[in-house]
Amino acid sequence: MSGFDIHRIEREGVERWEHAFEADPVSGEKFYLNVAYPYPSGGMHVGHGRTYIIPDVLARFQRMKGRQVLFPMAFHVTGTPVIGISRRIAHGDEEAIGLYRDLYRVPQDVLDRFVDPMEIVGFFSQEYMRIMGRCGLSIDWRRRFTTIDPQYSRFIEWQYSHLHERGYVVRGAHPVKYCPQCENPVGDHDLLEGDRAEIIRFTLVMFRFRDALIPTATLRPETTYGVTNLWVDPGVTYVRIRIDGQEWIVSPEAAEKLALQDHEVFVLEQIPGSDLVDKTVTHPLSGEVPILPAAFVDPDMGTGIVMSVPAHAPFDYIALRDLQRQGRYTGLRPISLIAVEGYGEFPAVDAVERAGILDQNDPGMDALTQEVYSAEFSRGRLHERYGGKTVREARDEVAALMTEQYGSVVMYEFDTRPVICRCGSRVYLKILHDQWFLQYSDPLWKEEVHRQVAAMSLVPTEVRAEFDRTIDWLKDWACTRRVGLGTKLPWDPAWIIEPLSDSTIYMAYYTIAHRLREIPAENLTPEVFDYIFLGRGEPETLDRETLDELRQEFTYWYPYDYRFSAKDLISNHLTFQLFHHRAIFPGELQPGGMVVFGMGLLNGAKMSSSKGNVFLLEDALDEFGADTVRMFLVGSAEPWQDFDWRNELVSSTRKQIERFWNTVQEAMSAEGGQPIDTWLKSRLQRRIAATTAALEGFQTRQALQEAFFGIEADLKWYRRRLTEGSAGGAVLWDLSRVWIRLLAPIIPFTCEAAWREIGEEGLVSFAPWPVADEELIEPEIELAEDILARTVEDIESIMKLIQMEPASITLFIAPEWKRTIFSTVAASSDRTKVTREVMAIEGMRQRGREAADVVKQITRLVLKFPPQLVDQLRQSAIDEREVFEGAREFLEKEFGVPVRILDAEESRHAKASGALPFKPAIVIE
RNA sequence: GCGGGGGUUGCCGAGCCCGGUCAAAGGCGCAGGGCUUAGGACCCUGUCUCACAGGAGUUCGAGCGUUCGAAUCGCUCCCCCCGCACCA
Repeated sequence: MSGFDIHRIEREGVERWEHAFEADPVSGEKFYLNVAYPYPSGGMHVGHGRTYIIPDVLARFQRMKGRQVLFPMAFHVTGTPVIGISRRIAHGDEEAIGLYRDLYRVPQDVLDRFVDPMEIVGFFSQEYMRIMGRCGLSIDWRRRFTTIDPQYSRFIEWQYSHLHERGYVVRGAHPVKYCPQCENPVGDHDLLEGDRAEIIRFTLVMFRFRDALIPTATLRPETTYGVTNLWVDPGVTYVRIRIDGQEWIVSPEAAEKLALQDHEVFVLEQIPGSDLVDKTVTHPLSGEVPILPAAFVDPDMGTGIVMSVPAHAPFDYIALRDLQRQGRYTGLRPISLIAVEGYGEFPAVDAVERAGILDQNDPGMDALTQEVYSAEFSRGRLHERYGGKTVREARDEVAALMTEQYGSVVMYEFDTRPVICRCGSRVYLKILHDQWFLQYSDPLWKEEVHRQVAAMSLVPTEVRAEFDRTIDWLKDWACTRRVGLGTKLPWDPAWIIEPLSDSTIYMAYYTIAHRLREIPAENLTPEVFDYIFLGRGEPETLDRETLDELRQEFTYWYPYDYRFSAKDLISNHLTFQLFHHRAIFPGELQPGGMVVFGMGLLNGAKMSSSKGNVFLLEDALDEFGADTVRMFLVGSAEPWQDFDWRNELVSSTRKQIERFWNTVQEAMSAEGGQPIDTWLKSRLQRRIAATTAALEGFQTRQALQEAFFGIEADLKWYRRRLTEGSAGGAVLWDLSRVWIRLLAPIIPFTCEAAWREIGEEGLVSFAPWPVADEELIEPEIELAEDILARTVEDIESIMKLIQMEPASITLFIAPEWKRTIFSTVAASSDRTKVTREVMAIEGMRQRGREAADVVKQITRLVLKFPPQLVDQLRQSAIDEREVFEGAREFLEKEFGVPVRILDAEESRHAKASGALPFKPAIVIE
């Protein structure tokens, strides 16, 4: 008998498993599962732990079911994050250094080398491997790679050549957030402020002003028909610029922005806003209109000059009203062009007057503007003389007309401000040229992916709607970058393939990764990959034998069965990979299924490395042990639910594992037989079946409930039912052999040790999964125990109530005719008419009132019992008296007093008449 | 705003899809008892309210409704969380 030494057990497990899970093709059935690989730029926390442990539990389960299981892992190192981190560390950024030194506890000498980004990924990928090993992950590490390995780059080049050939990669221009200080596009995570800012596309409506143009930015080009004037701020100094061969008048801020948006801009001269006031401009859709002064005009928004549609824009109306109240421009009248339900001829006028707005500085103006705009957009319609279309339709049409005929161009702006880069500089919008896009907008491609999603197994099923929605919503994706680590675009090497785009079909790469490592990258030509993955061509850089082996291994594993990932990747990665699989691989190699995980919380708050709200996985392993961590992560929630890590809950998990270990130890000395053994065996078969079903459905938490807590509960009743002095029969030994295997996927270290402890050969990790034996299921015996347990509960609750020292217990068994009523009630479909049904039975009527009362009581009893139990009771021939007689000794032991079993009808005791079938009357004296 | 998911007894979290096993699993916390030199270990009991005979009453975000019967079905409302792009 050995003590439970968790450290020794874990050490031994890691050693014994070192090469155990290296999986090569065999003749049997395979199961290939994979997980979104990590980006090793920081420490692993318990949230990461769960992401890999749950798939591992399922991998281990499938392996014990006899399948050849492939569970690989690699490291994603492409992109810019580590470059940024190393730069910050090199610059002595205290925040970054603190994070790595204090939170992740990187040794100083290693930290010093972090000025090189490769050192960061090198260090952390080793750490990840080591910690994943400590977690007991059954990974085939031979297949590990990083996304900047030269062989992997050849693979990505092959993939992109195909995408390019098939027209899925196209060239275009693209607006991005851009920092002029860093001279780089910036992502949301690079921003100090404004990370929620969205890019808005404005149409510039070009008004002619003498020999120049005055562009005004609008989101509602269709309202140009209703323009009555322009607004300028007389206090602002505007500039005249030469731009793309024309001359425009705009604010200086606008000139700067336009210069980044695909225009060549030269500032010619300055023009005070006051000089523009009272001049006139013209536009084909509005005719000649004056320029008026207004204070609300923001030179940093759009072009700094605004077109005015007082009939439909509250700001325009109020500014006009302010002027007219001073007796100026009283001749100007709003021009109505949109009819919208709930408003009169001039919606903006109605809204402003209704809301009682005082002037253009009123704080309610923004909300009011929103109200009018959205009412017009959703329900508005242009008047007949302007075409009669809905606003929704007219907007795009007029915008197109403007661009084609009236010289309009597009200008981009952020919807919120300020937007500030980490470097402190203001962020602008820049049009990037010659950008390469993955054409996810292609309707045929989308359609194919929709069909794929429909054919896949998705867990949980609710995510299907989210996938379909993502497919519809995806637009073209800019798939190349100027900076960062990654593979160069094969036909345009000035670009690097972006990190999300180089990680879409690497699950195929795993199948041969360990073999490719031995082949010089230059030999991995596109022809080689064509041969391996598509089975065609005659490559010359590799010998035929190797090629055939590679092809065989690929086709053995592929397609993968399940991919696991957290749910935040649905809207990009998980959907992208489906697009790419459709584009590259034939129908029979498409993904089989996906399991989408919930998020991790720490003490109820969202886990986040950047906020320091994390619990490091290694600390958890040190403090609680690997199996405890595994069991907690598996047991706290189903995979797709959010889970919450709380230390105090974790420590109780540890005690549970020790309890299991002790039970197994004790069972080794069990011998002989006990009457209750059959019951335990029967229950065990049900636990096996339930655990198996739960794991087949990816319900790891449910599986643990059955396999651990369920069996424990059974054992508790079993021990209670043992005869005095017995520690249990040899059945406990059988139970241990099953129990260890049922828990092996979840707490493999403990189970591996226990398996050896009980004298079994080989690794439990490869032991056959238990199968429920129908022959051992004894419904009648389970039923009898059920009735007994209910009666014990009844006795206990009475004893508690009466608070007296009992001298004896008498059970009265209900007579046969009540059993007849029970069957009738149980079988009845309409319980409101059951009394009539019973009274129709021969002999019932003369029992009169008593029978009617009993029907009422039994109906209540039937409703209270589980429906399944009722069915069983109705159909079984169980002899109640025998059940209780058989348990008399047990009852006497339990309650420490003599127990009598009597027939109710043979007693005159007042309580005896209350006996019901399967619920004897109880008298305690 | 758009899309997805939720609100259950002190807390976490089952159950709701397939209405009666539900006062509602399990865990944590708390209380009492046992064991013990001691215990942050282990075991037992209790933990909505009332009740000295196995019972009754009020609960499952709020409010209506369907039904003999609703945490579970329908409608309305309130609140919370997640994703929304060039980024891992």
